[in-house]
Amino acid sequence: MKKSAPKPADLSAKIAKNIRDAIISGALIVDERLPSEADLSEQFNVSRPTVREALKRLAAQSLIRTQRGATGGAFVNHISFQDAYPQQITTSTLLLSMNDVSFDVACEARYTLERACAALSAARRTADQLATMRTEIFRQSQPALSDEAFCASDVAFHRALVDGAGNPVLSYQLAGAVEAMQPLMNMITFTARSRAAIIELHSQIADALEAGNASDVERHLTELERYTQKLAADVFARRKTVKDPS
Amino acid sequence: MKKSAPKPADLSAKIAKNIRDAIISGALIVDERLPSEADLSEQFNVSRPTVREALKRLAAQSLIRTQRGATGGAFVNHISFQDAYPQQITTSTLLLSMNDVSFDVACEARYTLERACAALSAARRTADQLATMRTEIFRQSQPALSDEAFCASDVAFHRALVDGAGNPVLSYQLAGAVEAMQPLMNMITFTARSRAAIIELHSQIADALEAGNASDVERHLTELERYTQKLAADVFARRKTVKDPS
DNA sequence: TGAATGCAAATGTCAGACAATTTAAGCTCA
DNA sequence: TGAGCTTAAATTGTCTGACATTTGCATTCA
Repeated sequence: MKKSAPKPADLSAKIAKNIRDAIISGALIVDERLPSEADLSEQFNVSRPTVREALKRLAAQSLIRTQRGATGGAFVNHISFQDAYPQQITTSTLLLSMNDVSFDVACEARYTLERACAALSAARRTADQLATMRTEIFRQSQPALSDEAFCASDVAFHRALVDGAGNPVLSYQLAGAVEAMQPLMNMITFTARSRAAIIELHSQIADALEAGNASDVERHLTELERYTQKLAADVFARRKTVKDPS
Repeated sequence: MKKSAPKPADLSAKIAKNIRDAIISGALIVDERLPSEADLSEQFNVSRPTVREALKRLAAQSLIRTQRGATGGAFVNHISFQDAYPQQITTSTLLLSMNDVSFDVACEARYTLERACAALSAARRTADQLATMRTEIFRQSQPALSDEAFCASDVAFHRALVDGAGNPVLSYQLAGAVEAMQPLMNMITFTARSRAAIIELHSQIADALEAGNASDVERHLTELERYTQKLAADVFARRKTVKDPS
């Protein structure tokens, strides 16, 4: 049986796959130096530019880093969760914007994942993470804050909540869901009234976390989800009215 | 204030960032054709190989695709969730293997996220997804199955569960967590006895999903998590004994 | 000893050429 | 006219060779 799409891959793609597999399988370990571009071009029987294109592909995925100079070369990268965040967020954001994901679906995913962290976070959040949440709540209460800054602070609040679960794998997976929502959230105009309601819910969430009350955290998160969806629905309804004034 | 590491980026990295930003900001829309490599090298005042390295970087992130021929060129890619899975999984797998994430932490993240899907999946799973789960359960009951194949079937079962939530954003985020666990799971040797226990739990989960009983799904998932961690703990204890026979 | 210098190795960049592929226009012939 | 073939043009893929730049190390000289 043929594969569905056995495209005759470019040489640089083949070489990149070859090296990538070696890294994933563990044949090449972290900080190990790859052969020089000249050596690789000999090994794979291709020219140096082709090898370079392959290496750039891997560099784009943060699988390798390159260094110039006598002892330079390409080295297998140690990928930290910190390093992987931006790429995860970029991809998630593009996925949302390119796939006609409705606000409600994205919102549901985000709050479903956040609620999953509630119990862990209630049990484990550090004093520092709680302080971060309180700080963000205070920032949100400043009337001079722009809508974008309000959204950014909202994201910071929720990331502190997620980080409170003390599980880096969870934090990483959720970073995509939380941050990717920001462009969608930025479409909402936050009135003084709606800001007050959100801040109130944030405070209740922080209080419940401080008290270690997981079910209260989940409950308030659900209320926040409903309120956010209501705000979004209002925005879309108003837009439709303006665009299509029957 | 200086940035922490304002590395003098390579030209190809700069050009890639330039084009990437244009795509993310929406200046370049899906399926739009980029200028030819020759045009780009003129615009950016660099040579063609340099432009090509930049384009390969973008291709590695699935941001563009290239096509040869008269009407060919580089086109902005439509990134589907399907396309993004492999990269998400590769990155997640590497993150786990390179960051000394313990089995328990990864396992906790995975089952926490899966439990989050339980309620939605109990309400929305299609008959098709339920059938997939039953099929995988049957496959798992074949004694001739290798440990690797058993793990792969386990992953397929859990992905069907997650997909049952009917939220593509959730499915995408969880794919990383579920699939990235597989190399860790492969370290476990599944005895006939442990296989039976897992299959029993899988059946209970499928039954609860069929009945639309969310809390039962969550409960059985928690049992499965505990059992998995116990199996892993046994493996590690045995290894330690062999390695370090005091 | 220690600092300056030069060398060697490696990546970064450039220029030009040819190969391969694909489309579309043009041409031939029934 | 219309179908089929041929050719040309555009574009990416690859190669060759060269030079620039950066960096570590050995060497040399005060």
